[in-house]
Amino acid sequence: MTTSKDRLRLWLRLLKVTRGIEARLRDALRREFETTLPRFDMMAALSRHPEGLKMSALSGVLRVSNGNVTGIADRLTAEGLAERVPVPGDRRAMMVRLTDAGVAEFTRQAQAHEGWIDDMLGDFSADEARTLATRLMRLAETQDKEEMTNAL
Amino acid sequence: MTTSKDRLRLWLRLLKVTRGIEARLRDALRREFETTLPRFDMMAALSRHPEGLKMSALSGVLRVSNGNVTGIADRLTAEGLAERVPVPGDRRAMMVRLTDAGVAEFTRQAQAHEGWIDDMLGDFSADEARTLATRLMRLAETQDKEEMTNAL
DNA sequence: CAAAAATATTTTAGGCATGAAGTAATCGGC
DNA sequence: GCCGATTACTTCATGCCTAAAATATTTTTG
Repeated sequence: MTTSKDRLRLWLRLLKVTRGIEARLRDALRREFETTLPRFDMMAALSRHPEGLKMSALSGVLRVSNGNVTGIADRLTAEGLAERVPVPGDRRAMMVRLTDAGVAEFTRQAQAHEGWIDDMLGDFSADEARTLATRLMRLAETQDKEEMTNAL
Repeated sequence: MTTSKDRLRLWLRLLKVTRGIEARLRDALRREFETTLPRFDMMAALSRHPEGLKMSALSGVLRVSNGNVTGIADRLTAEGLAERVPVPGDRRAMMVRLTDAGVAEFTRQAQAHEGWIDDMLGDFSADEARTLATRLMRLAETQDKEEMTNAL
């Protein structure tokens, strides 16, 4: 009967926990590496694509707006961690990729990041973590499906 | 052995799901009510305290910075949804509370909000929602405890 | 092929977020 | 009763974020 209240409560908890972890990550990234979560996310995406990603692809992967990607890429580039490379055959497009310095820096950051997460989610056993991750994936898939439907 | 990888994966899923739902909420709030998630959050907090909240209390409840609260309260006030009331006996402090119009508007928004969440979390049964919410609460408590420790 | 449509990116305007600095009022100890 | 410390709030500088407009370059189409 009051299922919707239970779901609402679940959502509020989900939000609280996620925001809490995000806030701690932000702090740690700032303290230890003088960087931010958006920069880290972009570098993570780029590190999974050593050949580079087009701006629009990056926008899609990170699920943030085009304009936003421009700004973050600008800052990473200014710091020498990423670079823009023209795409042969399409003068509109730009590839972004990590520089060697960017790869080195991200390697350090990613290692620390994994440790922090491990600490913060410490009271989930490996099993529990896997089960919950699977459950959440199912939810994410439902979401994506609806998104697709809406886009028609 | 690779428990940390499982936890990392759990975190990435948690983040993806939460951000996805947040993005949809943002859209819906914008489309249906010309408002934003931060405004909604503040109104929700105020609606739980009809007598009003001091700026600093609001900052604590919403877990955002003082300066941030100032801006959002400014905008709600400009729209006639909230008002600042001086605190008798302390000329530094200000109470913020919903106006009648604010209460009426929030009532409509909250109802829609509950419906959206119910849709988005539709594939959790009431039971499943309760179980997961409980599990997340335990995690949130551990977090708060650590925060306390760090503050010493 | 030229005009129109589509694509890739940047720019712009406005809101949200932080930490730090600034302003004003209150409190505590003497 | 005064003065330094604390408290409450706002302002500032900077970055993140979005949607929408602008720019530049393909691609499509009549």
